[in-house]
Amino acid sequence: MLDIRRIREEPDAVKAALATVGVEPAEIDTLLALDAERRAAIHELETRKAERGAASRAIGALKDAAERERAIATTRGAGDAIAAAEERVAALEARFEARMLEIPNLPHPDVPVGADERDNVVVRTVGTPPVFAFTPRPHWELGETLGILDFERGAKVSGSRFYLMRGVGAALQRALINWMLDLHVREHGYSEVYPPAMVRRECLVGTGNLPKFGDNLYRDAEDDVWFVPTAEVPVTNMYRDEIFAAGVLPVRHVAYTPCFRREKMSAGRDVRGIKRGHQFDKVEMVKFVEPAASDGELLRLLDDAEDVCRRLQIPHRVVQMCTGDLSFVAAMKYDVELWAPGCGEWLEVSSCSNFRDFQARRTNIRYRPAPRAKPELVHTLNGSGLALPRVVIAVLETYQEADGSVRIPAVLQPYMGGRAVIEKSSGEKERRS
RNA sequence: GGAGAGGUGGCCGAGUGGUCGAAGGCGCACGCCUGCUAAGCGUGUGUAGGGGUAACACUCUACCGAGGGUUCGAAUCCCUCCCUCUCCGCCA
Repeated sequence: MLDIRRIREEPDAVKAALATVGVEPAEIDTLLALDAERRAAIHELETRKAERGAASRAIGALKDAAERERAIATTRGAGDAIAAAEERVAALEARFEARMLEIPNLPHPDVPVGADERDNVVVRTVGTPPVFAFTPRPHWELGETLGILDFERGAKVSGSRFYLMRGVGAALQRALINWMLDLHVREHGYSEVYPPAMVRRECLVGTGNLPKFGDNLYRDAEDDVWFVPTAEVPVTNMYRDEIFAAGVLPVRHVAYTPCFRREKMSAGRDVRGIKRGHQFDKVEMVKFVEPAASDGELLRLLDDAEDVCRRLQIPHRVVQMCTGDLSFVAAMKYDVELWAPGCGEWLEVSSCSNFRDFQARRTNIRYRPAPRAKPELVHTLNGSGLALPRVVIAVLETYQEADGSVRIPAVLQPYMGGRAVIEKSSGEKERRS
């Protein structure tokens, strides 16, 4: 959510900035008109309440019963005007709030202006794609041959876009989770959190998934609890309505959760393999920082994500999103993409964003700049570190051998009981007849 | 799921219809005192939104888990919901 005061004070600058992310200037004019109407209504209501308050206090001081009765009788009508004013305020507040929640974040001034993903900027490419003496195979072939990915049974059990991981494949994923968590905790200064994977509605409003993007989410209708699309949601909302004491920021958390996404918008896209499922695992980094630190923290966050790629020794590149391709909540965003030689594409494995005070305003997360200073909104940031299935894809396709076996990256071997290779029949043992 | 008890300021805790944003205590901040430490004394100590000011001052409104209701007036009375705790049941 944007600061309404800022919109009031510099409407032209806000309109210009929002135009680059596709918001019509007229929308801001509508909002400002609504804001003026709302404030006038609030003023009216408060005036009425002040009058009634004074009258009521006077009644309290009256000793004479008859006088008292007379005063009560004359004040009796005041409630009607207040009720009418209250109704008006509530209606205007609701409309105002609804609009505010649907306005995207302002892009950071340093973000390149552009219309869509074609204007994104490749910031750097690290490492060289491996050269194979044979045609590298895509992970769905490798996975099925090795018996570690089972698409047929995944669909049987849960439907399309679900799969099973088996044997050493399942162990590989588990090793990645543990290794990445340890890396971020031990080397990058994060503290680990294991949050709920189901949250209340207001958490999703807080991070910006609602009200606009509800059709990408699963929920339990009976209790109105929602399955998280990312650990960002519970971890950010941990501190909802809280004020960090002076000196405790930055707070950096890393969390592993399963993530659930309906993927309605991507119907028909990426249907092969494990690139895009309704359920996937992810290790997520979330930061709460002082505003002056957030630009630098974004670069550190990005480097922490890239470090995972470097240590896996898989080539990656960093892409900066242009204004037109920023997410609803992000002021600045970098994607980290791993090279997958089998399917021949760069896979988005992390998205590192600085939200500045946008989520903090929605979740009411603040800090005190100094011990007795007024609370101010924190800046929040987050980034994947990394998204699991796509890392598994990159590992399988990068480390494959001509015979279809796959070597295990050195950093993961200690997490897999010293195993160095995934061979055929590492997963499925039993055969149907 | 059943029965019961609760949710008040950073914390503890009073407050059952009237000037209560809320006693008292702790904590904290500043000042005084003190040869050091401790103790002591004094003052102050919420958030948000309006009005007001050059800026202060000042002032209004809201907030005692949340939302409704009763009333001239609600932390206090009524209703609904949420959360916590205890016991029982059930389970991992």
